[in-house]
Amino acid sequence: MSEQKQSLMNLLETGATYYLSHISLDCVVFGFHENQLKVLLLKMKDRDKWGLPGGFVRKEESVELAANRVLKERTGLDNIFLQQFHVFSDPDRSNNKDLIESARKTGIEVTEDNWFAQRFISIGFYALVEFSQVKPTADAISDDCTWWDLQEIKSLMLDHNLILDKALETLRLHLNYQPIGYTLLPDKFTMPELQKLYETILGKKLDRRNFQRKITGYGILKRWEERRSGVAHKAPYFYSFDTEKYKQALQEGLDGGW
Amino acid sequence: MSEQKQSLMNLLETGATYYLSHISLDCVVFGFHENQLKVLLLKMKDRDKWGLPGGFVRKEESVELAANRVLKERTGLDNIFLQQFHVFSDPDRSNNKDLIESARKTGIEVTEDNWFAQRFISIGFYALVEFSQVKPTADAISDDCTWWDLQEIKSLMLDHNLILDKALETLRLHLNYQPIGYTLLPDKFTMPELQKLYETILGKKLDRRNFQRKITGYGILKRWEERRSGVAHKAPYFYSFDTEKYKQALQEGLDGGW
DNA sequence: CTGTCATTGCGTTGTTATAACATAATGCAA
DNA sequence: TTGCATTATGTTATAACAACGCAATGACAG
Repeated sequence: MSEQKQSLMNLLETGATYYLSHISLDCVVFGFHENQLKVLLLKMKDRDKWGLPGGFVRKEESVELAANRVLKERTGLDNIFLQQFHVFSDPDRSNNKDLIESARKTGIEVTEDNWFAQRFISIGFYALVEFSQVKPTADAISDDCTWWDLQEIKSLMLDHNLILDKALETLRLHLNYQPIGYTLLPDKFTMPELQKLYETILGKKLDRRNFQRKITGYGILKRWEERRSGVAHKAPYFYSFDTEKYKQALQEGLDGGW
Repeated sequence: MSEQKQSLMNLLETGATYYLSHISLDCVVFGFHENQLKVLLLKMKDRDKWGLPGGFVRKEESVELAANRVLKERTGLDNIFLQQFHVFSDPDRSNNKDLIESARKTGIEVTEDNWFAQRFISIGFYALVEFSQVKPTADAISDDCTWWDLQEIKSLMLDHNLILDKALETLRLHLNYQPIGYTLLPDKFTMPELQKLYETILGKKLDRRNFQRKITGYGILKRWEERRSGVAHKAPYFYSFDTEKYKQALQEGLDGGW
C-alpha cells in the first residue's frame, strides 16, 4: 500500500479521536513570482478538481496553530504570515462529496457515518509567503500541489472559489491600513517589483512616481546603494523592508487608501 | 421546576442531538442611547459575572442563521445587522467553567462528559441595533439581561472582554469604508446625534462642521424641513438615511478614513 | 418683552495629500 | 555611438482635509 493511501486510511480511522468534529480550515496561500500573484492549489486524486490546502483542528490546538501546522506540511515553511478572515458555514457547502470521491479513487470507501463524511464548518485563512521558499507538497487526498496564476484559476471544489474571492477581497481591504510585501517578496527587491505586487493585488495600474512617493512616505523601506544589473534598461535600486518599522506599521496601521 | 431550569436541563440533555459540537457563537450587540454606546450583557445565574449573549449552531443551520436566532431570543428583533469578525479558539479559553458553575447554581450538576462541558470554539459576531426596539431577555443560564455603557463594563466571563475589544476594533475599521447608523439610530435623527455616534465609536472628538460636510458628501442622508424642538438652543434639522443609497454605499464601500 | 447664551448652519482659509504630467539619467543592444 | 525602454527625481494643478469665523436660532431668565 502506498504511503499516501496509508496516511488517508489513518486519517479516516483516527480523525474522530484526534480532531475536533465539524471544524475544518482552508488556506488561501498567496505567493508572488514573475510579476504574477500566485495561489497554491492541490489537485484531487485522480480527478480534475483542484482545491485549497486545508485541514482539521486537533483537540488541543487553536485554529491558528492548526493552520500553521497544515501549511508547514504543504509548504515546508514555519512562521507563515497568516490571517483568518471568514467562517464558511452554509450547511450545504460540503458533505465532503469531493473529498469522499477522491478517497474512493484511491480505493478507499468512505461510509456515510464516517467522521470524514460529516458536515464541516470551515475557517478561512489567507497566507502571504515568499514564493521561492515554498516546497509544494501534496497531501493524502491529492495528486499534485502547485502554484496557479490567480487569473487562470477556474472552477474549484466545493465552495473554494467563494473562499478565494473573499480572501482576495479581504487582502485588498487590509492593504489600506497594513504594509504588505515583507512576507511576499525576497529580502532584496526593486521598486517596480513592489509596485507590481500592489498592482496585482489591487487589479489596477498605479502611477510609478506617486507609488514611490507614497510607499517611501511610510518609512518602512531602506534603499541599498546596490542596483539590479543584468537586465536591460536603467538599473533600479534594491530595497529592503526595515523590519522594526514594518512591524510597528503592522500594529499601528497605516492611513491612506488605494 | 422553573421554566428556565427546565429549559437548561433540556439543553444539557438534547444539546448533543440538535447542535454541532465544539462550536459556539458570541454576539457583541451595540446600541446607542442618550449619546452613549451600549452593549447588551447577560448576568450569569446567581453570580456576579456578566457575559455576552451567545449560543450554539443547530446541525442544519449556518452560523449566520444561528446568530440571528440567538439574537431574536435575546432582543425580540428579526433581521438584525450582523457581522462575523473573528474566531476565538484558544484551547484554554473555555471548558465552560463559568457556564457549568452557573448551571450548578440553578441546581443542575454538569458532568465532565456532558456535551456542555466540551471545548468550544466561538465565532464572534457584532450586531448594530436600534436601542429602543430591543426587549432584553435573559436565557437559561442567566438571571438578567440589560444594556451596559461601554465604559462601565469591567471583567466579563471567559474571554468575553477580548471578544468585546476585538469587536470594537473591527467596528472602528469598518467605519472607514462602510456607512454606519441606519441600524443604530431611530428613523429620524439630528446631525449632532449622528456625530455623537461616530465620536463614541471612534473614541475621539470630531469637528462639527467637517463632520457634516463629510457625511453629507456621501449622499446617503436626506434632510427634513422639520426640526427638533423642545430642547434648548437652536433647533437642529431632522435627517433620515436614504435607504437606497445607503445600501448601495454598504456594497460599494466608502473611501475616506477618520 | 428683551437680552443672554449655548448650539446650529453655513462659510472661509491655509495646509496637506493626491493625481497627472515633464525631464534627466542610466545601461543594455544594435 | 546612437537608440530606446526604463528608472529616478521633480513640478504643477486639483482635490481633500483640518482649523477656524460668524451669523442665525430658540429656550430661558429676568
